[in-house]
Amino acid sequence: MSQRSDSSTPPTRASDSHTTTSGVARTRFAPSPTGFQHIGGYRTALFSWLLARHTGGQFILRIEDTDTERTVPGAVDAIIEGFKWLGLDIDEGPEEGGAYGPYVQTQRRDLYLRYADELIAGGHAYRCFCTPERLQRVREEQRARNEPPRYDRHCRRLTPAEIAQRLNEGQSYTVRVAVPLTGKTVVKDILRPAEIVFENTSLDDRVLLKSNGYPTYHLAHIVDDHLMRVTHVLRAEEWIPSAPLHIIIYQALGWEPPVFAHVPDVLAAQGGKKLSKRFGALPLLEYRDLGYLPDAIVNYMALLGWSYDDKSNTLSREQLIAAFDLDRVGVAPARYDEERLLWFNGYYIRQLSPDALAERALPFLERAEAQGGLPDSVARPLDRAYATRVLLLEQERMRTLAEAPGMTAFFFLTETLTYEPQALIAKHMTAESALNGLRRASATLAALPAWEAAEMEARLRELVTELGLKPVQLFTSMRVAVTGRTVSPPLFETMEVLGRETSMRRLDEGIAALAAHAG
RNA sequence: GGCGCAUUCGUCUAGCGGCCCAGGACGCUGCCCUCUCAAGGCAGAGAUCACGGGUUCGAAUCCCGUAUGCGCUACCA
Repeated sequence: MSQRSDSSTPPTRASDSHTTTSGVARTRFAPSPTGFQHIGGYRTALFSWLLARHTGGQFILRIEDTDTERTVPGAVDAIIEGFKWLGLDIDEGPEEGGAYGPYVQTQRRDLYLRYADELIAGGHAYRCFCTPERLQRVREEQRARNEPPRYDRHCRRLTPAEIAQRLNEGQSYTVRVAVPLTGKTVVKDILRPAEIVFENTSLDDRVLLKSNGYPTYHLAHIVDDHLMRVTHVLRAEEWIPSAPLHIIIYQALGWEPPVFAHVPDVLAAQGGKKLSKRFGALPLLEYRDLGYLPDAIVNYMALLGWSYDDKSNTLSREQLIAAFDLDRVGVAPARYDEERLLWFNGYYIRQLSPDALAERALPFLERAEAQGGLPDSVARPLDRAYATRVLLLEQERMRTLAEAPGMTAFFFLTETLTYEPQALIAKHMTAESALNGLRRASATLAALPAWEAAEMEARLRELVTELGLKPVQLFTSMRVAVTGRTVSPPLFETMEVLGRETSMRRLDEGIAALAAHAG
């Protein structure tokens, strides 16, 4: 494995975990339960999971719910359900527990308080008694002067006596990090060759502990990642600007930072914006209802920003785990492309065994008509053996499971099909010749001893020759009569599955419809 | 405004100084197969490697600048 060996190798570390794949990686996905997670979020989670699995490490799920105002009930369950559906197993998390729990931040308050105190004691943080009103006023003034809006560090200059007095008065306060006033902070991102250097003077004394006693992301994730022994932090690139702040806090606490990998955004299909709830993103679980397969989603997501080589396209989960390497994660944003996802989905549907196909598609057939299922006139539950044979005929034509009902309805309908008479007449045929062809075909099939596709085809092709037609002419008329559609799986296999009785009845109904039309 | 990240076919990408007048995949076009539609096979169109300067015998690959896009700029994450 290639290593990023250059002068930017971080300070001393016992192991060489700053290289991409040597060593066991403990990774985490740390969403905040403020809404649904979409492909973009799960793509980052997938990379983390893949890295953990590739190195034989652990994958942790941690819920960052410190913004209690924005927490949405049910969001955690949905996030976890998404992981289950995708088949990304979690080693430590709210449901699994683990040696470094709890894995929900609101249950770890005392920890953050303790480290906030430690930072204050060390002079790396300070209490800020400023009111929201003052802060806003300061920002507005700065903006008016065309200055970057930053906290003016008013409370950083408070004397011990002043602080004691305000504390005594019971004034509420936040805790802010005391960013070094000079120097630079270097952020190392393993995905990017160059160090990212920030002037400390450009940094803000961000709030670490809110006045309600909950930590902000900046404090909480650092405490957690360190205590949970996380080795690699994969997160969205929007975190790069605050990364120097995090480095400063790690240093203040005397902790070795983990390896950072800021992964590129996934962009919405339309416009150049980041995929988000507002721009083109669907909740992941929505894809389940739309008939997508987890394997397809995983394969598709893996290739958004990561690649294996110059030709591999479809990779199984096992191959993904074996091949995944941070070295091959790119840095340019990738656009969400539904056509490509659809292709992957069709591919994975085609790979399904008959049993697996039935297992996955049956729920789509059986759900209510209003939900996209088969017409309500079709009795549920479906005969599984019959449904499986039907599904097999349409398998290579489906791009999503949700397409199954529309494609297979004619296999299940018991009522008489409605025909577009004109459709029963193939190209370069007249109503008379079409009618004659159908009648002869009906008679030929009626005389068949066994209802078997190969036999039907042999006899019917003889008939085609005898009538001086082209196969497409007779078979098109028959297809419309038997299926009610101009597009269907191969005619003879379709009739075989449909059965003698139904096939013959529809043929006759088609003949009747055409006869009525021809007058 | 400030700070930061990014920039190869429409899209996802390969490429880490000569193998590239740039390879693969999706999509698109045509042909083959063929009872329709798919699937499959084959072929093709499609990228002045954002632009401009360098460095080098040689640059998509290294350096600098410009442009454009995106992100951050909350007691949200």
